[in-house]
Amino acid sequence: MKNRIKEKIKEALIMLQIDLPEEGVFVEETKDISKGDFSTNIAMRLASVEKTDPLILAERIVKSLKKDKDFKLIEFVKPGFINFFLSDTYLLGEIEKYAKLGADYFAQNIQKGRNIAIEFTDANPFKIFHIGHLYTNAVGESISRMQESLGASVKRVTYQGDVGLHVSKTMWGVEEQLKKEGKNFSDIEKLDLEERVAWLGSCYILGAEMYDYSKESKAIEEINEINYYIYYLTNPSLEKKDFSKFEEVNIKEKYTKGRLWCLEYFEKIYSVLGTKFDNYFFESEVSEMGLEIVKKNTGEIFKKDAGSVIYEGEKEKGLHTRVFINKYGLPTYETKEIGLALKKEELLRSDESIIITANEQSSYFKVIMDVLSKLNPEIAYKTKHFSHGVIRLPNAQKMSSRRGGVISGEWLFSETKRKVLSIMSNSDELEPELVDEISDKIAIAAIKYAFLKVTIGSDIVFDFDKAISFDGDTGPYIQYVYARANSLIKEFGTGDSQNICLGSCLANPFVERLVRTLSKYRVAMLDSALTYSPSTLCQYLFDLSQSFNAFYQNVRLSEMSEDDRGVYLVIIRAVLNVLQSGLFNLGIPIVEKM
RNA sequence: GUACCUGUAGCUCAAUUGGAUAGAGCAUUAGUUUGCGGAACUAAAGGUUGUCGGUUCGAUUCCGACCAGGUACGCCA
Repeated sequence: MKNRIKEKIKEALIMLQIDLPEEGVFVEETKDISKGDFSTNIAMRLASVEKTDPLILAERIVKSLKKDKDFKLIEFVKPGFINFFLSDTYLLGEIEKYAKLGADYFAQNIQKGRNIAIEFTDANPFKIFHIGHLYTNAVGESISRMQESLGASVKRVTYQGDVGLHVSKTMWGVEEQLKKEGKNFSDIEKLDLEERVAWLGSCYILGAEMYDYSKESKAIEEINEINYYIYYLTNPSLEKKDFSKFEEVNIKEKYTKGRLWCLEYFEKIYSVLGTKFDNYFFESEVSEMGLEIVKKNTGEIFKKDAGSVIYEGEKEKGLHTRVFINKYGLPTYETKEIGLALKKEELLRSDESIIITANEQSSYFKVIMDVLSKLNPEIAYKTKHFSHGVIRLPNAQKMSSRRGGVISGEWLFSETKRKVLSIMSNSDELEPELVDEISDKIAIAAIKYAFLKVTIGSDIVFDFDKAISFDGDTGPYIQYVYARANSLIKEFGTGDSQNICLGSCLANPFVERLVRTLSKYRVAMLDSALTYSPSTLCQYLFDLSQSFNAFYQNVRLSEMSEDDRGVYLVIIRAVLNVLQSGLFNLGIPIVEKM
């Protein structure tokens, strides 16, 4: 429709013998329905060139527009805007397609045939899965789904740090903790999965405490040795040393088992969140590849410096100098990241590669991209790094997994679910066997929506009580609308046989508002997907939900004739289809009842 | 110190990328129900968009300076 309006304007300008500006005609959806469905500022932009009053020019353009039955009004107004109002017939016809075609009509095959790899979540085994991971997961899953709904073929990728200092700190902590508790590793193995993972987390904190805060030199030395040993296990090119003291206590076995526990635990979380990854990459698998290419290019791109290998970023481009191979000959995060990029290319050969992380890493990623553009320009060209803000607590402290003080994803979920259950218990009588499933879905909606409604990039101040409240602009509010609309259809039927175009229902302002909002879904969805911003879609769905609730409160289906009701049922069907599609694209589950 | 990000109502966030009277939610206040699901609806009140200047028909948006906060800056990830 936007393009049609653009064409119409262009025709009018030709008739008026006015050159159209280089940038073309801008047509936008209006934010306020009193100003029509679309508007253009073309008259104001041309006024200075044409040296006339914008309002007069707007009038001349409007008068030169060809007649079009799909608009009921085209007006020119105050400073010089031209507003387009869609006709009732057009709007209702659109709603009928929403109702009857649903998902088929929402699919917009703009990205058809395009392969996109999207990397997100990136949780590290041996470290806590905190609410930051929950956030990245929500963003990544939503962006993935939106790209898919545009027709792209998406590979969901996650990259997990199973080697590195955090691992050796944990393994060091494991030995200490076992001694302290007077237990054997086999005692730990008997615990539940959650307990085992939590136990490993406490070992990490112990190791990190010694390494980073107490800075006890013996512990530091041991942890560094363990680190080398674990790297050695997966990197055959590293020089062998005397590992007998680690072999005696079987660190390899403990590491292997612990790693698997964490992965199994993560998998449980992903399944609750509704993410299914296609590819899992591990630092242990990419480090060899990274080391190889960095070594090969040392002297050219990289530089030896005090026993390590570094990359000197150009200051003018605002790039930092970073260490790629440390003085022990081990690859750092940087080198592994390069290895990862190459490995991804080898396996996936995607047209576009998106990486989603917190924005603490953005200056680091600039360096990586710079290095990559020298090593392999093609990969660098198609790789995009999106960064989102961090989750902050209200007292403005950053969460650190080293010192505790982090909120785990699991804790947030169970607390939210508890609150959901307390609200559910004082309302309707739902079948008990459904309560658990439904409360899961509502909790997920509350959490994900709280994260997704904020523009990606700015920090989220995480106020627990607000995040899990269900009033107003929240996930459960939108789910509630779905459940309400669903119960109307259950009560009165689907209205399938109805020809909606017979209706004159738009005279009612509540209906008009609902229908106009409804008709904007495809545009909102496209906008949200193309700008990779789920928040746009959140706002749209909330707006739609408000329109629906107002409609619901003011239009009573039970008090009208069969024919009139039929028209409304088509509209309600359309609302259901949009909510279903929209929530799906956010990665938020729907519920039939709640 | 250097670079990047942020600053909008009491709080949490929007604002279609330079457009119309800066919009929502929460909290506050006043209403709505013998009624299809009240996790609801209708209103009111709340603003010098951090400050000062500049660019133009028009600035929350662009430019400059300053103020405040955050993040990153060679062997963590």
